[in-house]
Amino acid sequence: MVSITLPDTSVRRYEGAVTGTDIAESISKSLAKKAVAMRVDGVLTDIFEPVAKDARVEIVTREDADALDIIRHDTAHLLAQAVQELFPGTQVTIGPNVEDGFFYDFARGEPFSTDDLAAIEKRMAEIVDEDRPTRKEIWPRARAIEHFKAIGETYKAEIIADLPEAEAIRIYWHGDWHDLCRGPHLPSTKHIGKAFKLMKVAGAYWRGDHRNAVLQRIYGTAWKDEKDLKAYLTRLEEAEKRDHRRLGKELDLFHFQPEAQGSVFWHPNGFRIWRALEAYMRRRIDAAGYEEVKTPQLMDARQWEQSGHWGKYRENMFVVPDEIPSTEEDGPVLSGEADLMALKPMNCPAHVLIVKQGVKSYRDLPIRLFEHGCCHRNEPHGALHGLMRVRQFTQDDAHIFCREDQIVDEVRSFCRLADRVYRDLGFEKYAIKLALRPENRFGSDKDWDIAEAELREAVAAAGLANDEFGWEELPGEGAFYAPKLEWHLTDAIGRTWQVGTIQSDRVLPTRLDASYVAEDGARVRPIMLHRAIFGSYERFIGILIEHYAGKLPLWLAPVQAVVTTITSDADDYAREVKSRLDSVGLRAEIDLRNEKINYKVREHSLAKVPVIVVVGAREAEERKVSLRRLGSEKQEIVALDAAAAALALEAMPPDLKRR
RNA sequence: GCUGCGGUAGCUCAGUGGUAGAGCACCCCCUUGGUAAGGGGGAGGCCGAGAGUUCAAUCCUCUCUCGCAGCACCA
Repeated sequence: MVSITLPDTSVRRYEGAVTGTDIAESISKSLAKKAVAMRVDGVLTDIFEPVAKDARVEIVTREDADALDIIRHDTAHLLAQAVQELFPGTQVTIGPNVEDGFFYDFARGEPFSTDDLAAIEKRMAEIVDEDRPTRKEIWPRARAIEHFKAIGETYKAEIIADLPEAEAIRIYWHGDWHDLCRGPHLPSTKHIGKAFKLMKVAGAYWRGDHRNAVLQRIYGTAWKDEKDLKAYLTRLEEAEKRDHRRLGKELDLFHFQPEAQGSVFWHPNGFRIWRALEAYMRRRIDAAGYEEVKTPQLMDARQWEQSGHWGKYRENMFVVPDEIPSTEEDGPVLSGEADLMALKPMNCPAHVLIVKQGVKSYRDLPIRLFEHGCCHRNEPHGALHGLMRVRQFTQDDAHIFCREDQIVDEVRSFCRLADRVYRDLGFEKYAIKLALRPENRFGSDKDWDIAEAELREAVAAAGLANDEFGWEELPGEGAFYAPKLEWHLTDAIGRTWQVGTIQSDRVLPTRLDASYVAEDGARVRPIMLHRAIFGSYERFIGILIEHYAGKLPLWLAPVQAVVTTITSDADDYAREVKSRLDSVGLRAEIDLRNEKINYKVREHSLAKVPVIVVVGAREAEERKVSLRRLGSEKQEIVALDAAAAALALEAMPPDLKRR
């Protein structure tokens, strides 16, 4: 006898071992139909697996959150089946789930084309209709390796050989096709349904290592029903509409061109956003006790050698010979050996050099040096991506040089500052993570122990090391000289962006020989906290554009208001209104073109101008304005003086408004 | 950097082995219209660069370059 306890605590008894399907059927026909898997004593298992001893069993249906993962993984198997049937000789490798879908990597000489994808999708649907049953077998490791080698699946054989000894080798069959898999799987291919779609093909390295062979990766998405699939595809379209590269063009914010690939040409509109942010950040930094500095773009290569960057990042630095070129007909030619200089890829060493000027006392600490530091990194071509990854960027960078006993306080107040800034900019939700020591690093293990512990302690002290803030530790993700606290913002459509950071560093002060005089007269190394809130202006503006889908809040909008006329009779009054708005500090423009008001309203709405100020003969007569807000069809008739005052107040940056 | 796909007017995109087209934008004219496109006309292109195949290349082939997607990288 086997006793099965159901979630409602009722107990059912069976003659012997029962499968989840049996249990579901004994409860109700409709449940059996919807059942895709089960949880046995909390462990997710195949529904067709027999339960031989007393257990708690929960039937998992398509509606269950876990079911989606199973559906997706089954779809990955389905994809592999279809591919191997259509393209014999193609080897399977791995096919895990990813966010919103799955991929499967195949080893095949020829890449898949877009046409192939359509054919594969069609075959997948046919296999679903064939309703191939699933079954599971456990094989001895040696036999499994032997078998996969024999059928030419060398990658699979390699995967099995690398599995931990203790792990059972599970082979899943879907009809005649089989694959190594941890499972669980749906009872048959019919259960997968047809709410799936193949999205794209791409190359990917075997085991993620660029020295290995390139595999053909096919990405797909799968959902529990058509409705969810459609909603997902709509979401993708929405995300594309807010792509900052597209909006940058549409709103005339910036452009890129081959003559300076990876570097931004900021147009007047785009740079207005930058200036508003920069002014805001300066006020925040001033109030938080930082001193702003400016350091050289070029420094001698020896300086970068000493800091450790030369050895590690030379490839990604722009190196410049320190010699006057002799010009020939073909253009500038450099001759002979020259001392090398490099464009700074970061500001840290320069800030240490400032601190090293003169003798610093423990009384001087903490020293907080801030710089809007313009840095260059020669990023790989394939890494460049709009404003998000560029070769020239400006950081809101600062280094806090402090004593051991000041670290926790400094990190805590940084947490507060970052929180303030992110909220001011409209990000209500963010996560904080701690990136721990990487494999390749400088400094002693003891120092790393201390540095990691301090950051952990500071975040805990700030009350942020919890689930609300997505607290998590990421082994191996730290910088080569320090562990990092990372701030990950969640944007309006749920994507996350790593922006802010603070790092506790003992390596650079040592390598660059910084010190201060302690109370007892001894020379002591300061701790160096590297920190940024935006990360880079370029990337942060890109994130803002996408977060707001181009509809920036009034204080950041490049053009805050456009004054426009119904007929040319109101031109003089419109000019007066415009200069009135100018005088209260608004970024206003005027549009006196001989076009219908409908046309002008449409155009400025598309340009995402927050406020359209319409004036006609009536307004001119009464010294009023008609205000129309972006996204609203309502009009508000207000006296000019009142409108100017109200808009000026509304357009104040958040830090000034609250005072 | 790797794999794949692209580059045609300022923008979005059609198109063809016999040196090009649309819509929007731009310029001019008419229109003075109360809140998301009024009408007419005009100008605008070395079809990314170089080489090859061909009587002939924007179109086919190769190389380069830039862009896009993914991978790898990201101090």
